[in-house]
Amino acid sequence: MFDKKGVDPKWDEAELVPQLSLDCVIFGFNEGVLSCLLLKWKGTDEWSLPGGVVRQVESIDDAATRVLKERTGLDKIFLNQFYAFGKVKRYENTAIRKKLSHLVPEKLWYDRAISIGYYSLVNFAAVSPNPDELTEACVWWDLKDLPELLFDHREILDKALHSLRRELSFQPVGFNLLPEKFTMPELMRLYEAILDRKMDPRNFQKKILKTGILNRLDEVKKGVAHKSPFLYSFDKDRYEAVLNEGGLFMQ
Amino acid sequence: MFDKKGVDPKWDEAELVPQLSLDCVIFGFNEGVLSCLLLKWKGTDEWSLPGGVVRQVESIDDAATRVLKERTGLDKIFLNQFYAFGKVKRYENTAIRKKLSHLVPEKLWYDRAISIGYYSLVNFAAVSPNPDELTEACVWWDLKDLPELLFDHREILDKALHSLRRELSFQPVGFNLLPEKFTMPELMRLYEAILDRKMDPRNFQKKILKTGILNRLDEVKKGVAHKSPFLYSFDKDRYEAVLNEGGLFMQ
DNA sequence: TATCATTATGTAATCCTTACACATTGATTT
DNA sequence: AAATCAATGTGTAAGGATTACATAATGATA
Repeated sequence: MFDKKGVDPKWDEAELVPQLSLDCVIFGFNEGVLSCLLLKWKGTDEWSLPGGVVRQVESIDDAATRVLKERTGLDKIFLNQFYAFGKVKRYENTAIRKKLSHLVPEKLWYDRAISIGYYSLVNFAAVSPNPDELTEACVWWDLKDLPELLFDHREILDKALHSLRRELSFQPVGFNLLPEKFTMPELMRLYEAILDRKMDPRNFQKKILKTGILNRLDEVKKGVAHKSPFLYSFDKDRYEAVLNEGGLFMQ
Repeated sequence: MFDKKGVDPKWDEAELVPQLSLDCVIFGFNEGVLSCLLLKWKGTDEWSLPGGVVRQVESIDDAATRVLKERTGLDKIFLNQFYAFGKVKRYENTAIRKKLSHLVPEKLWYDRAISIGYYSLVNFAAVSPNPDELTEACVWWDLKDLPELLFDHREILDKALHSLRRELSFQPVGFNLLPEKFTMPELMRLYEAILDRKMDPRNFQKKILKTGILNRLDEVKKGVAHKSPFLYSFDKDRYEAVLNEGGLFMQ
């Protein structure tokens, strides 16, 4: 979006791939609510997706991994490239530059940048959100109640969600959003949140168990009101095997 | 892949987005065979995908459309962005530079380029393939019998095919590969070629007709040996309506 | 006129999906 | 201590979709 030269002195312009940026849609799930991490720009009420630039010595995947690590503290997380945004004018330049003029000097803006979109699925409880040098807050926002976003970030977010929904039809990516042990209702609520529709618990359980990628543990979740639910874990080996045989589907 | 400055004098370096290229996998279908267009580099036996660079004044989609137009003569064709390739070293530089040294001066190579991959589906019969200024031939290659490809183009091609197969599960994109009027066996052979497996003609017909996106015409294909097959056309309006209602699936 | 390759078509069995309701649990309230 | 409450766990029947499978019709060619 802009040239980091001068903003962060450890990065010389020559070390960066020019006119290329990336934006990350970081999804988290907690108490039945699907959220994503957004950054609040210093001294404004403006919000945007976490993003970054690509260094000459790192792949775009590595750059996305680095941004994720910087914002969430996590590495080894699920990360998926979903689209490259390459319109000539991806947002109304002058109004946004004016809003952010106290943070980004006019001469540091690129006239144009291509942005690679990544989405990430993270275990909500494991994240400690960190703003970057231009922002004062990094917080979870319920996808059902998002603020206006800067640039074309709303479009990017919508496309990420669309890609996630589609991906969920082919692969059980949702497991990245849950702790290691989870209950069947938790998993179902996750699917409900991502796909934005109600499901039937009996049918959901039948379908997801039939894939064979879950292990029911000899434990129940204690300390909850009401009947104690069984705990399950995701069987990664079994999943790999199933994927190679042609895949799982969950519409 | 390389800086066009000096190669094509009508493009000044400053007019191009630096270190960004795009590669196009152009699929065609003819007589039961799925093919793609490849370029043969002048004075070599080296083949690559058609590609290009992005001008500062055009979107990446426009750049891809332009490349398609230049190679096939077609516009208004189906074009789908499927992935951005962004490793630091996307191919073994020195060997390839040596092979192409008579065409591309050493100093014009970028050390690194990010490439956006597009695939396109075109009506085989409508295409007149044209090589570019660095290549001497632009020809259809059967996907079952491809030559070695330069750079990381084999990986790009494989990923394009994978994306196409997945897309075919959600949308009847295959119609872009056929003439306006086509027979049911032609359509089935297309699906067989893309998905690389045999299908049953009775079941295929049932399934594809149930989507409601085909019109059976009051015509049969004449002049063919054997029983004259009915002609069908693709109902674009009906297709749009069905898509908005949640889609078609064809596994 | 016979041959041949190709097209067009229906039915039964199986599998998958959907719809649907109630007993159990364990914390909380009275 | 008992009653309440909200959430969990579970099975079956109907309908829909998928699969498997074989033969008659056609029209060019030999």
